[in-house]
Amino acid sequence: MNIPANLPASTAMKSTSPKVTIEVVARQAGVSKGLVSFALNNRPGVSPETRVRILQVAKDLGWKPSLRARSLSTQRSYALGLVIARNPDVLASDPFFPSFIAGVESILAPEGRALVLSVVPDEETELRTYRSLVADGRVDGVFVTDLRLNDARIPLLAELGLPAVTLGRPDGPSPFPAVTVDDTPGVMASVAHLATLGHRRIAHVAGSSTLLHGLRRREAFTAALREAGLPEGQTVETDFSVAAGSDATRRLLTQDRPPTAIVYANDPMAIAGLGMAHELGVRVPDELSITGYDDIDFCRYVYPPLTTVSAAPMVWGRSAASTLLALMESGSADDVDLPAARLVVRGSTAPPSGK
Amino acid sequence: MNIPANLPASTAMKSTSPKVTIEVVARQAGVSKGLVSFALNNRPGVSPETRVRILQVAKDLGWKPSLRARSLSTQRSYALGLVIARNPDVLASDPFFPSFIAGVESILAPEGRALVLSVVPDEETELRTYRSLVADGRVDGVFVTDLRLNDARIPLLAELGLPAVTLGRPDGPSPFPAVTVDDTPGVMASVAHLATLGHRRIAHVAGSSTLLHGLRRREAFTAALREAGLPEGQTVETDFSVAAGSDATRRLLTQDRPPTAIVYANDPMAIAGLGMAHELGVRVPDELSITGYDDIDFCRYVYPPLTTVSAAPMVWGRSAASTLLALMESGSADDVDLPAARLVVRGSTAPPSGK
DNA sequence: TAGCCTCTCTAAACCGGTTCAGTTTGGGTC
DNA sequence: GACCCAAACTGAACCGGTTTAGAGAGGCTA
Repeated sequence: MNIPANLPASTAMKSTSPKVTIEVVARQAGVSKGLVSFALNNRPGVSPETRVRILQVAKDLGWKPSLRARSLSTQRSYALGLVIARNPDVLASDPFFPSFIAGVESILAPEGRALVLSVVPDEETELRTYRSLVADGRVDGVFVTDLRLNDARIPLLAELGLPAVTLGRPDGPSPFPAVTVDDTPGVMASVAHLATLGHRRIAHVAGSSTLLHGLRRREAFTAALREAGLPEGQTVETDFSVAAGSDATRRLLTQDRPPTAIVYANDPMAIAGLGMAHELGVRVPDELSITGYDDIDFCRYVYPPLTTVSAAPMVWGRSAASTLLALMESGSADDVDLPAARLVVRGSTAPPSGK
Repeated sequence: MNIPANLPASTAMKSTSPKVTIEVVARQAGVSKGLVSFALNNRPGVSPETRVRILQVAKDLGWKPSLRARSLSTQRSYALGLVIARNPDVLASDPFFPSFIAGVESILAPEGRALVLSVVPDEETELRTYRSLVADGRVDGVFVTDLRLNDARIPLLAELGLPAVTLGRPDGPSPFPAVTVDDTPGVMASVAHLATLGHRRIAHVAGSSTLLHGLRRREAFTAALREAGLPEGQTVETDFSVAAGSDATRRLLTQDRPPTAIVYANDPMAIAGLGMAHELGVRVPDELSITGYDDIDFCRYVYPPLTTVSAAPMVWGRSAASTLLALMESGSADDVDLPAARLVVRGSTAPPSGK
């Protein structure tokens, strides 16, 4: 009843790949662990020849330092975090994040950094999530998106000592670098475009004004009207969702003197508005002009194609990632101002009808 | 020129929060590190009273075991991975992932697990990414989405020994549990619905047939036509993108005898198709009926609202996450078949016009 | 030739947990 | 009272890196 006595043989077979650690490399190169570590992280104190020899041995053995071990001793995780607190509906219809993340990844991957993503239902959970990301040491830094008025995350992250980059400039003081795309010119251009076409009753379907970009776009809208010498326009505040965009549009169009043009704070709402106009028998662009914001893929393919403001979330992602890495590297990083989004004129805008 | 001699005092002030490790807890509770570890992971070999005392001390001291240290000794990361290889355009217009991820998170977060996300541009990078996630020990398991014909990821993950869950059943053998939503009934129902309305020339704008769900929907379409006793229908293969959906629609509608109904393999393409129909002056649903697949938020708000098949990516995410956790826990998990997606009839389908 | 400095390198501690071999304690059996 | 055994617990090794104090060797100065 002998258990195979030759078991060791099979074990021996595996001896081609016993885990190769820094210890093995050191022994093989005839030096100490510490020196291998020095050579790897090219720090001074290793003679050139020895350094070359160590690196060669490491390469020959196919050694990759263990991220886990390194994490424990350096107290860093080599990962960055993104916490998204959004109503699932809004999140789903807004292509901002997929593109933004693709941009972020394009920078992180070559650096061997990973992205830890959290999608949470509300702000309270959001703050808890940041705390636990830090407590667990899951990430070395985070992206702060969807800035809010008087954002509680700024002081929290400052308190936690977690490096961060904000997308856009917060309204209050912030110790973190901001990577910003100015919303104003795009909205201004939209309004100016409509004014030039001859519109005088222009309404705005705004996003949530607790969100800074919602607020900024709204302010830009108001300012643009003033600048164009037009009367104050109607503004309906929403939560940026498709459903809200649709409702707001119905509300605007079923009034006595409906607007001849509507400026939407994002594309999904504009597309929903387009649908609602159709439903109400209001022809676009003949009886109603519509502009969106973001230039999501759909814009080109709805009918009529949507005049909108072209943002570049992927570029934003790249820039934010670079900035965050720089911040962690050197302890400080400059604000970055990306080129403002530009108006793209398509078929959904035209001069107002005679009336 | 004395440097403040009372510096130690300020140090003393900080003594309220010197990092509390398992060592500190052990000393405070008057036991060894090992025993604290046992108590924490409630394993046998600790007397009830001692266990309670240890846990109490841990709580009083606010001790949270270090994820990093634990990772090093257990060789696990307590994180799961999701690698998405998609053309950025397709990714951006498809709300599947945001919803799916929200579902996944709702399971992972309470378990203290994190999600590591990678978005990569192509399949080659995708495979490399899986390898490096494993090499770095970033994740303990992964989700495999967008299954392809003869998917190279299955053997790779098997070889790497990384636990995985596939979304849908692969075409070849797979050692991994599959969480599946059957595409067939939804497509069948769409076709049956159109046939019942009286349509006889029904076309299909299919997704990429290298993607299993693209292929399955296409097969279901063909089978459904046969079952309804209708002649073979036209099928145009695309890459699931909005642009391709638009092109395919133009191709179909500008023929001599265009179809009276089009079944799209996903909603974004259907919405693009709707736009193209408008552009070509083809009235929907009077002259052309349209169905989509997924029931994304937009469907309800375009005009006419889109008849589509309602999938539930959030539920899928929850189920996939649970299955993956179970697999890692117990070493095996059963396949899960989620309720098939159901047809939702809205305004984009109607009996064909007289002609 | 002693003294000193610099450069290269080693040994050991450290990060903070888990795990396992082995010791102590107490109760039960004969 | 001797023996055995299980339960409770300890101490040390271990995971695989980084970091630091200090040892040795060699060159330069006086």
